[in-house]
Amino acid sequence: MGLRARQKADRNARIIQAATALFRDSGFDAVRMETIAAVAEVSAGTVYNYFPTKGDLLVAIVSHEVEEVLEAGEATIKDPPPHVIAALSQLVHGYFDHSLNYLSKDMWRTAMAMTIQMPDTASSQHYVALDARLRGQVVALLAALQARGHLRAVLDPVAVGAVVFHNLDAMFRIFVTTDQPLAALRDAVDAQHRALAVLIAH
Amino acid sequence: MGLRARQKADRNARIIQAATALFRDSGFDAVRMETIAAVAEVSAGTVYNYFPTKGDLLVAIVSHEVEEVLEAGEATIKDPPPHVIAALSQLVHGYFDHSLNYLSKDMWRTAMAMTIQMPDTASSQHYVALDARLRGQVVALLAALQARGHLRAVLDPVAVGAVVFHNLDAMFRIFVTTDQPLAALRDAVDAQHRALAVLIAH
DNA sequence: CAGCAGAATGAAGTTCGTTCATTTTTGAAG
DNA sequence: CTTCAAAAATGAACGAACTTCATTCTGCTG
Repeated sequence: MGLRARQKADRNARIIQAATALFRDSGFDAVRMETIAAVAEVSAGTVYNYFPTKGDLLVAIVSHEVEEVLEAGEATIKDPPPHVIAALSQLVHGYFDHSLNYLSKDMWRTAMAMTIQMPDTASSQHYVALDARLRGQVVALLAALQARGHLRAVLDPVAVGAVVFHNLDAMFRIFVTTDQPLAALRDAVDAQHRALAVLIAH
Repeated sequence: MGLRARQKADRNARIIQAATALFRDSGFDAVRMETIAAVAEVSAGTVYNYFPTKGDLLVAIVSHEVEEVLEAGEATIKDPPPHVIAALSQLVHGYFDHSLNYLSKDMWRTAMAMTIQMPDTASSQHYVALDARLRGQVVALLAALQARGHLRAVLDPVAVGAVVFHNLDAMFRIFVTTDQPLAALRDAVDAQHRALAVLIAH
């Protein structure tokens, strides 16, 4: 990798780092592109050579977080705990527990809002693709449990997995739009999964 | 009701009407408050005496639509078809089929984005309350079916109703963020409900 | 009829996100 | 080593429409 490519990667990383910290500490709207540029030690114009809009910059940051969570989920799918409740808990807690490590609720809200309002931008489509992969993990988990005889044979993993995932999505949206703590989200979702387990477990 | 109150109601109605038509025809962002005011035959400042922000005006319009749909749903809950699939279909089709009567997908997207990004505004909270009532209808429907022996006794209507509703929410969000037709949404949701019916029907 | 409170008016302000002409830097060729 | 084209960075200026608010008007009451 030549000098030019290395500097490019450096600048990209600095911009992401600066924006992440500023967004988290001050809130998305309160942060000006000038400030991000200054902290990243580049000019305002340069930020726009890397990210088309302020919103795309945020969505890129959030997408990065989702990618990390996806990777962590793979382990659970490969070797899930034998019971549905435990398996779903492990996967879902992996999702939720990392959600506020680098990001704030405000960042999640704003990113969600952007992907809904402007679904045709490249960054939104990327985010939606990641969402689909998360849904795929829930489906894969159910399928794996079913293959091992832990779920009823009549269960359709694709359909039920989608329903379960969409519920997680909604619960997380509620979580980031209220000041409820992470524990409340976990408990509420676990209770829902217990109610489902009665119906789908063998 | 005195003249003053009547004029107030008139102006409110004219603003809502004007904004609805303009938002639907030109898209939320493309419509200026000046234009709404002109069509409603009031001044720009007056619009702000009725709605705190442009976004609140939109959310008020969308909320009105949800209120209508809620009312229509009551009938289904009072006297649901005997089978889960038919009952859910009737309720849900009522929700979906009216969703584009007065509103556009763009309006739905923008309203959803606003309520997520600014959940503390009065209009967002009102919208969220309506959402909770919709969820309540799904729960009530399941409870009614269960009371009549059409659903398994072990089913928890509150938990499962919430899951089912959150899935509808997500499916509708996907609907308004893509160009898929209404029929595709209906078919997809019906398929999910068939997969659930196998698990929860008696 | 007088006077007041409530409501309408509409022109001006403000604030950043974004653009783009210009300058600087990089890397390869001669 | 010098040259030069392409790529990238710079930052000052722009723009656009939402919102504000001082002023004006109007309906109501005593």
